[in-house]
Amino acid sequence: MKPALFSVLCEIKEKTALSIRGIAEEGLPDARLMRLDNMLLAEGVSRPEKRGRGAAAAAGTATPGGCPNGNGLEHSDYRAKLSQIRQIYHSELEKYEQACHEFTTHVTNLLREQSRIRPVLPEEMERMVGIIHSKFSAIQMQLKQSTCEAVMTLRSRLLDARRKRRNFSKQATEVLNEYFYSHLSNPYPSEEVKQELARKGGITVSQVSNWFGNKRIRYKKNMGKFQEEASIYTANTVADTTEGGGPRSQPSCPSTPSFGSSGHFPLTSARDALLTLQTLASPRPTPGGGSLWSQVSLRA
DNA sequence: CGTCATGATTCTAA
DNA sequence: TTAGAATCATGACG
Repeated sequence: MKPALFSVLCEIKEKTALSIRGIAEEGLPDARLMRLDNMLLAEGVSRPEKRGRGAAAAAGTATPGGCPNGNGLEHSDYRAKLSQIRQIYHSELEKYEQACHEFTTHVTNLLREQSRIRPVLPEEMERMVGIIHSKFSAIQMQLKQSTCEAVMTLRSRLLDARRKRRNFSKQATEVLNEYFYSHLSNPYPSEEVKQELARKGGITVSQVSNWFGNKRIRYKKNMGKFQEEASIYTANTVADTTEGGGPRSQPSCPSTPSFGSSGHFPLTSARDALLTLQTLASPRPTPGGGSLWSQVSLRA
């Protein structure tokens, strides 16, 4: 009885001939999928969780307390979110793959079981598996797409926040100006000094670097504009930075610059020029010691 | 609003 | 890598 039924089914099947229709219905998404994959790879979302600690350390240049600069603060936030996205992405991906596998084996078993009472060609099994896989890969692509979107919005937010500018505190500008005008002949603070200034001003080292970069160029460009400021700070000099917490030195332009206690000279223009001459006379080994800046400084 | 000051970024050259 | 220069973009101020 059973064999007879089986053969009848075979016959019917041959007649209906629901041959293998085109599987090539999904050739289009390939390019898109590739694009998404490339982007995820480029964005570091893909495969490995390799945390490039080396790059961060190199950029921060020995700032042990973490968050090397303001930008770094936002950047670390960015990285944290990116890592979160990556985590979600991978867990979802894994989930899908597992589900796909389970479903495939389930269907395969089902077909195998059915093959005892109805004819099931191996191609059909393969086709079923193929269909399942394509369905799941479609889902995966959706996941990749949304991941890409998330990364993009995250990135654009970072870009937007990048140029946010907040004026420094009075304290910070005070500290920076003090150093600048006290070292007018060579306003290139070392890394250690930068860190110190950053600490005193409550800003970051890179902000200090930015400030000195801007200050040098702008001072050089229009020295007349800075005369007043210069006189304030040069007159006051480094009076004493030993004021501990709040060196809110009042620049009331004292005619008698009390110097001596801290071993610092009040750097007037004349003395500054002298120093410059000295630097020019005996060029120090420090690179960029007495170049353009010194010459310009001389003209002051 | 327009304008200037100013912190941050980008580009180039050494 | 860094400094210098140009430029961008925001904040303060009138």
